[in-house]
Amino acid sequence: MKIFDTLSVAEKELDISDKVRIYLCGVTVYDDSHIGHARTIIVFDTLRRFLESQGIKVEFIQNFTDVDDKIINRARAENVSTDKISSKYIVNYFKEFDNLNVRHADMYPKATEHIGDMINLIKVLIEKNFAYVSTNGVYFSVSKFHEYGKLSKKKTDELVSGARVEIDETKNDPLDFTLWKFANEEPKWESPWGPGRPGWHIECSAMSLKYLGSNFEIHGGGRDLIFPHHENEIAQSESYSGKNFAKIWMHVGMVTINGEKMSKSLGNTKSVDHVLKKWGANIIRLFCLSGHYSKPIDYSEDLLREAITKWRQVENCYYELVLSDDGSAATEDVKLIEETVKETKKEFAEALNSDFNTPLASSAFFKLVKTVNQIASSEHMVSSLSNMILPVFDQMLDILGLKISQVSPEEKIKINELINKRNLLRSQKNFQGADNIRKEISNLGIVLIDHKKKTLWMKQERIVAENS
RNA sequence: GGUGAGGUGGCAGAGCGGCUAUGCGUUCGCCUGCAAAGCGAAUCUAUAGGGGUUCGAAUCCCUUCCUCACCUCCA
Repeated sequence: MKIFDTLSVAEKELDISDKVRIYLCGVTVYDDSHIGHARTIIVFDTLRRFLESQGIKVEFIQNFTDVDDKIINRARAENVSTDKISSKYIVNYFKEFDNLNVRHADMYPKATEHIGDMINLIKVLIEKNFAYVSTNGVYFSVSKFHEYGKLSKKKTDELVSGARVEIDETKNDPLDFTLWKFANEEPKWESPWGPGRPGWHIECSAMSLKYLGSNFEIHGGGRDLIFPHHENEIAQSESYSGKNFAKIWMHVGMVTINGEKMSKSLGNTKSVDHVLKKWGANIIRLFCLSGHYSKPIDYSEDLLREAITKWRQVENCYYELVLSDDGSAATEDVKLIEETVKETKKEFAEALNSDFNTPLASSAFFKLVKTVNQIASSEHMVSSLSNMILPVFDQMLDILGLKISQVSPEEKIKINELINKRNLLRSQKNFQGADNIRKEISNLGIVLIDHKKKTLWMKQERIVAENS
């Protein structure tokens, strides 16, 4: 599989000789997550699902930043402990992302549980003369790391002249960044240099080095983390280990709204909670995967509505497959299906293997859906065909992280009873009665499909936004 | 100002030297008792502008214009 690497500015072959180790920069738990966070996490969740579907072992780690000025500010504003804030938003995180059908990472390390690792790392950096102690804290000396800027393609002298760098008298160089910040108020930890708390960047270096080693396969995050966060991580980690850090740097594009980046500071966010209630996980996932991961994607209700239309086709397809009658198929249909299944599988995998092209992969998937619906519409769908399709269909659905609404066995019995009753009324030309039953069934979330020879049903996911 | 990514039909979105995906939308039709869902057909004669290179360019080169992101915390 090839993935575009931000560092080398080229597609790079993913090393799958052993397991694929992935470190994803997670969220800072000080507020609700929004769909921008969701996109990045969904992309990596889908990547992980795809790799595993290919029989590749994946070790996937995603951190929580649970010590940070934003958390502290929030805690002060609400007059509670920082711990209370971070644990609240971690609980929320899992609630929301479980609902988004995001599989759990192998580990969710927290910054506060790795203070010792960070201190050790900083110690080595000081010993190696890459860091120094000042009156405010411990700083990384950017000028000592000669490759600084290699990820973000920034020149250090240009960075200095860029006026936005904070002037701080206690630093040797304006570009130097904090490894350890002295503090006398909570949250604080003891360190060889004095009580305080870690800087943001050192967290991810410490945790990724600890769990994935000094040279792992993929380090990911949103594009906005390239500078300074990932640049600084590289400086710290490579100065510490003397080795190259991540083999591939994979960055996910921003979610925009009206063409503008969605962010807390601009106040134009759509929270995961909100979009989940309104659109549901399947629509959100389809939306997030509808564009190439590296490009920005614009949040719009029209596009989400389009995703609903597609999702309805998938549901239709699924129930046509699952409820097909026994029977043997015409040889031409068998041939067509054999061919389509083979092609779809190939196209799907090829698209994802080529820099994780999810829009291309999903178009392959929708071609399969279309073919199934074509055959179903000509009343040729039988179990011998659907049995050929279902395994592939299910697998692709699973890779995309989509889930079809199911019905219980009891509901199934009830649905079939009602259908039989309705068909009897129809044969008696009691259409009023038949329509009443149809209404009753639709209240169960079931839509009827009248074919020539039989009546099929499908469970439709309830999507709040659809009727508004 | 610097750096990076882009500008493809009404919209979304692939393709990245020759065969112009795919989906949504719109219109009409089929199916139906009527619907719904689905299917079919039609429609849109798309590659930001201008130069080149080439037998041939959306795809390569030059140039102009425009958009976004990063350069401060940010997924």
